[in-house]
Amino acid sequence: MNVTAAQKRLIEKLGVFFEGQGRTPAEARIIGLLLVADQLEMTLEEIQHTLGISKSAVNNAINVLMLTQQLEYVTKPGDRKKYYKSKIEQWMSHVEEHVEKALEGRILLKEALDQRSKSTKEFNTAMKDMIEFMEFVQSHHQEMFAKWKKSKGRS
Amino acid sequence: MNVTAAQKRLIEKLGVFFEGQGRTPAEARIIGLLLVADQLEMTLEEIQHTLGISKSAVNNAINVLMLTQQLEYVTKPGDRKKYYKSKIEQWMSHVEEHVEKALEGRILLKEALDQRSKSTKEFNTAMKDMIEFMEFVQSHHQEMFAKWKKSKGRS
DNA sequence: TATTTAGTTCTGCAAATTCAGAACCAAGTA
DNA sequence: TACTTGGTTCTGAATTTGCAGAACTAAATA
Repeated sequence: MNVTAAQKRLIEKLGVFFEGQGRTPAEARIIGLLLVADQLEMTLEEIQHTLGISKSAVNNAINVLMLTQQLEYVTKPGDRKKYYKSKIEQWMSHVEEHVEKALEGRILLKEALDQRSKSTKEFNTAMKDMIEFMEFVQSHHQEMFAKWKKSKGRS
Repeated sequence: MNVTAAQKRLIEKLGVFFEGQGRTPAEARIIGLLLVADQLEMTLEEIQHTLGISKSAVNNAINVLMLTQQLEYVTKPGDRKKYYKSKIEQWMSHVEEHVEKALEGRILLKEALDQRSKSTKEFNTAMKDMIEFMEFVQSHHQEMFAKWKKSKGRS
């Protein structure tokens, strides 16, 4: 057995969370597995049997996760298998993307505000305030990420 | 006609965006309509005909959006109709929730880290770094939101 | 050349989502 | 009391999603 019962429960919890982030159930559980399991690198077959999902589902999920930079694989000499592992260093950019996406609406909101009749003054002002705050949060955010990246680049 | 062709296009763009935020197509377009239209308050029937979706779909969507505090309605004396409008002042808390949700994974990641074998040192350190940064971003966010709320409370 | 192995692709089903349309209810109005 | 009106609820149909299972490919091995 690759993972304990407790680990399986945690994988499910992580699974539910990542589903909420827009991943499919299979993708979500694979991410969870590779965060929780002691074994950092696993083959398609190992993932399949540990999670109890089909080969095709694992294969599709893995490929999506590689396209989105959440997984990578390593190989071993004289071994055709691929050993998949979580690309954890890349994770920060996913968090970044997610926060970014939450704030991205400000662009469309601005477009909406720009075309509004000037007569609904109170409403327009409320909209403007919100857009400005979103811009403020957004720029702070960029700053924080930039700082973090720089500190990592040096250390 | 309640909205122009250009406004309809913008409503669709907003619709796609809000679908990405987890709303249904009908919900997403109603939010968009009430952000774009000059007329700030609209009845169920007006919404129905402007967007070209069924009464039941509008009704269901409206009720969901009221539960999630994105819409409210006002009434007029001697008029049974409800006039729905965007609860724009409440919008900031939605942005807040969204950002919060993006950062919420840190709690589960911490749980995952805590149960990891100590032997995968490098991986564990990378995980820890990320969790710490997410905590840092999170506290900054809270601070920013708190400040904004306070400034709005006063002004 | 036949067989095994790792991974990929295709087909179709099962579940979930979303909505239209119809029936319905409750509060007024004629 | 019957009719209208605003809103609600129910049912079923159309999509969409996600995956299992089988067929398949390509490389390595016997």
